[in-house]
Amino acid sequence: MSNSEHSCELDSQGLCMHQVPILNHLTDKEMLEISRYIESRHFDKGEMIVMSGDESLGLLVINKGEVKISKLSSHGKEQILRILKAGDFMGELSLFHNYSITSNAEALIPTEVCRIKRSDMKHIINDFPNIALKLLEEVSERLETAESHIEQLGLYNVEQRVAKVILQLAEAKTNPQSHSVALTLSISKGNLASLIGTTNESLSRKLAVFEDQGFIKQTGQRSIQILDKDALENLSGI
Amino acid sequence: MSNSEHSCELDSQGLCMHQVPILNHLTDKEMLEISRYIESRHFDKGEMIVMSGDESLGLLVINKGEVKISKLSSHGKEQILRILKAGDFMGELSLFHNYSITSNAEALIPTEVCRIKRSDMKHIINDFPNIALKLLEEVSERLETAESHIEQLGLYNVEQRVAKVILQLAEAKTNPQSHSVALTLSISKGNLASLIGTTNESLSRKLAVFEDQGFIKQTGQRSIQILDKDALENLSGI
DNA sequence: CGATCTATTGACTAATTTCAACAAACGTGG
DNA sequence: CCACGTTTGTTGAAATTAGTCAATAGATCG
Repeated sequence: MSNSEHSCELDSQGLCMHQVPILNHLTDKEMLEISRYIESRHFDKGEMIVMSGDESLGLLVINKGEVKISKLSSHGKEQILRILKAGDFMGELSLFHNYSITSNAEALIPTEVCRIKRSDMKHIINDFPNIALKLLEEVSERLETAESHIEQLGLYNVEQRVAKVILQLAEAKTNPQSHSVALTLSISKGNLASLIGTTNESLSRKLAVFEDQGFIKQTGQRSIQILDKDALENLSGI
Repeated sequence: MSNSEHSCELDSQGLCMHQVPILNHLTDKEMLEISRYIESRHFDKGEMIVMSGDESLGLLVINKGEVKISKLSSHGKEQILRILKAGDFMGELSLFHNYSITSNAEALIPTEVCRIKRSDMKHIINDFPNIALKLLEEVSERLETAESHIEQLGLYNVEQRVAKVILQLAEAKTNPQSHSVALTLSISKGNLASLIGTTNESLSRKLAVFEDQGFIKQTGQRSIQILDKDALENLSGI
């Protein structure tokens, strides 16, 4: 429990807000004005930032690190909703209602979180109405992503979802002409399984099948090389 | 194809915007100013309002009727994302990008849709910044619903999802002390199955099991009486 | 009243999970 | 830097769950 609370002063790159898309379109002067509302907190790997059932803390913006947002069933099975990286936020609903948090947020690596209290956020939006638009853009995009997650879970089987998620992870670093892309998982295979709504065992088996068929090559625990992108695309249900 | 286009004039209850939560906090004068941007269109039952791949049309607000938003797999399986009722909207992403629509929208009953073009919407938000906040509230709530949909699909089996969805449908009309609630499905059982990510047959079987066990009683095609709410809650994975 | 759409049921098959045992990789402290 | 304990990942066999196909029944609508 080594997290410490302090106001959001200059960090190594200047104001922490520079990392935050919903705020970094402001002028330095405006940022300075807002910065007094923000407090920052550190979480070690494995620490829970919030848990389902907690009182809402306001808007939480990831300044640095990586955060797993998930739901747990009563039998302990986990469904990951998304992985937050620097600049992402959570708790937008706290702007409108006093509600209890419905998901768990866990730091996957050492993480800095900026917090803006509900009442302060209202002032900020009042002074800078463009922030509401930025929030709307982000939330709309997350909704689009969430709906595509529903699509994946509802329409495709495990094999198709595994193929799809590998392709998505590779997408960022894909070089169009090459069919061979190496990717390093930023989360464990266990977490990857939970993201696509299956078990470790099923994921492991499907990856083994893909490897047998020559579609991928696995090295160590977290490195996957895509050898036949077309084959995976066909499987994933184009 | 009997849909006709006309500007959003007075309908039976006055300006169509009165039905629309994102707009109905405005004064009559403000509404009048906005109304010139809005055009309204009618769709018969079964007509497609938009289809995946279409160019975005701007913000579409349901004025009257019911709309099914869904995704289709390449093999024709359907996943319903949500059912829109009067006051709900779609196409919020069109405020930010020129994008192609990623879902299908079909009128389930005769439906009136108001359309505000992307560029006009930008003017409107500029003149009435509170609309951005209203949109943000709505989209944030939809995201919450979408994430709970992901949870259902990822963590619970068909039996649990069936129990849960019946309880949800009943919730609106639940009378706390009575354990017996009658509900009438506003969608077909086929659509209900597609909403919870299963097949007609599996839904039908699970409902039959619940009926055998005395948890529910089905009458006709669309009426379900809940006889033992507790039993369903236990099943659904509290 | 008949045609069409919607729902149910049975038998079978396929997909996925579960449980259990094992193996590999990781990181911590000596 | 190595050894050991812990975590993470893999594999097999069995059990369960859900989906498919096909036939039938029931509603609904013009």
